[in-house]
Amino acid sequence: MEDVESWPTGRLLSAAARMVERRFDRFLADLDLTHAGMITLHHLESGPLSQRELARLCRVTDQTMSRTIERLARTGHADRAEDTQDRRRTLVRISVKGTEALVAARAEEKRFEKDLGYDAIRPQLIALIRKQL
Amino acid sequence: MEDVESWPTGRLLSAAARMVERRFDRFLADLDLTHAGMITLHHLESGPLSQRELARLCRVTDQTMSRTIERLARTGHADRAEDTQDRRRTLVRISVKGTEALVAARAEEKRFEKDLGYDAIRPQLIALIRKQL
DNA sequence: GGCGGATGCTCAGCAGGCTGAACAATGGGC
DNA sequence: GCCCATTGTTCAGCCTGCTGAGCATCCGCC
Repeated sequence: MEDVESWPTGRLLSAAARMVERRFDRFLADLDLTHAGMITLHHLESGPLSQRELARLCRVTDQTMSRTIERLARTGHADRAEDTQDRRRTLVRISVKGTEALVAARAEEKRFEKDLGYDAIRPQLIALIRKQL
Repeated sequence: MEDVESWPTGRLLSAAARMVERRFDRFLADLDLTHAGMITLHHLESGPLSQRELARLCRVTDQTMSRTIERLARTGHADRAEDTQDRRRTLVRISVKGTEALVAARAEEKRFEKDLGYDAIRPQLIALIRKQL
């Protein structure tokens, strides 16, 4: 009925990503969290980081990260502190609420991956990302 | 250096999709076209369609499609016509400029896929999309 | 003929990508 | 010590997702 077969690979990728993300967001909404926020919290787990460092790790621009953090701060999942060494810099820290949400989200993510069983794609996706277009 | 290996599959998918899309957008910008626009034009090739039908085929909401078409009309890649049968409906048609852009974009897409050679992912992506979460 | 639900589209508002530009703080070189 | 390039963040603006609401048209049924 729909010629998914004939879609170019780029479109298949976006469609699949959007589908999975949309599905997962339904759960995250209960935690007052978004996909982008969850990824950011993940990187904050092992200690405070500057926004730039976070952006690099999450693979988004500084500007996008700025807004994501603004949202995390608003919802109380993280907070910002001035870096006393370098006053240009902001240190972002995960909060208790943030840690709890992250744990819950990760558990759900595990269940989700198990249910879907799409592990077979992983190696190819990793290889693709490593190509660093 | 970056533990891509440990990312959950959902994140791998989004990251890969964004990477490919960003790369392809660099080319599309020269055609005054976007990824969403190109997909829409693709479905218009075989004849005019209503916005709702287009949205279904492109797998986006009616609202998103409304804006995409607005943009395509603004750039002259498509135009809207009233459906005389049903005045609620708008018939969207691809223009000559649209057809030309589509042909060019598709050619580039082919080259791109060849260069990257990520065909191996296709079957799994198709299977995933078919699951219709 | 007229009412009410279904259908097709748009508006408003939020989130998250991106680019380009502005702005403050830092720090190296003269 | 001062100037200027670099660095870290933010603002503005655009595009594309989404949801929730609103509005016009259509159509079936009484």
